[in-house]
Amino acid sequence: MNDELLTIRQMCEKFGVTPRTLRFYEQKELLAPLRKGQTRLYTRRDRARLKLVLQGKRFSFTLEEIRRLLDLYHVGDQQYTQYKATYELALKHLAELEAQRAELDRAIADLKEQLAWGARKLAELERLQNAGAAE
Amino acid sequence: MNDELLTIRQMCEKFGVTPRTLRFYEQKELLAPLRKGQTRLYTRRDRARLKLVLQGKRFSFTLEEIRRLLDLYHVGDQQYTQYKATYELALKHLAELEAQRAELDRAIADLKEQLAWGARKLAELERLQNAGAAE
DNA sequence: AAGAAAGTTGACGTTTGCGTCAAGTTCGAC
DNA sequence: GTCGAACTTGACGCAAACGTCAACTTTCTT
Repeated sequence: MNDELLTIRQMCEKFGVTPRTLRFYEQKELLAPLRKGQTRLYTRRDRARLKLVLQGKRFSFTLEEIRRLLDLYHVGDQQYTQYKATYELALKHLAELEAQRAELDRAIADLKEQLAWGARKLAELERLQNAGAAE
Repeated sequence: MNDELLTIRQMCEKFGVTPRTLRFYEQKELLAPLRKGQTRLYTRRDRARLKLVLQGKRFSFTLEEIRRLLDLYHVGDQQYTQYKATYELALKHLAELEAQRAELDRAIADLKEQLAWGARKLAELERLQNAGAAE
């Protein structure tokens, strides 16, 4: 029941992506749907992989990195070293994400400060504005 | 003393950017240095504007947005409405930055969870590895 | 059987912020 | 006067992740 084949449209709805995206991912070797004639048919495996791809994107992995990770996941042999590599890549990414967050925090703090300043100036201008209108 | 004119190189060193960047900004109408013959000469005003540009970039404003903001700052007339527009654009941006941060936080949390799972699996694989080597 | 709906490939376009030549001018130094 | 350093414009390149045609073929519906 869980291994029905989905057409490209069905995939798109299920995952909220466009056909172009799926074909693009296929070209990048992230997916490898079956073919019935011309038509692509997506298997349970493709769905699992696409799910991982979309997750990876949330973590700001590039598609190329995701491809390498997916390749690692399913080779089966020498699991240890390869899994470890995957794990460490993810760790590195985590560090980057946290650095990004820190920088973002700084930017937000600075911008807020500027805005406080701006709000005061704005109030001042508003007074002048009203004074002018009152004459 | 503060109104000396800087050459492009001096500007680059002062702000840590490349000549290409300064010319690019000029093309985008973010800067408007004087000319002495062919050579660009950057005024105090240019330095102030560049400083704002670089700040704006930290806040993830695009160069185009920054240009609009800079234009607003220096028109002089009808300060109130224009300053208000600037202020509100900045507020909007702040909201976006905070949304970004929230999403980033979620991504970090999720990735950490995955990593915890991964660490367990890794430990398991390591046991198998050692067991295999021990025979 | 005929038309519509869905699928296909291929190729070029978009966005942002510069990098990287290439080829030419100008300037001060010696 | 001539060399080299610094400056100039112009144009193309790049990276990522698709969007957007165009021109077909296939498949479903009636």
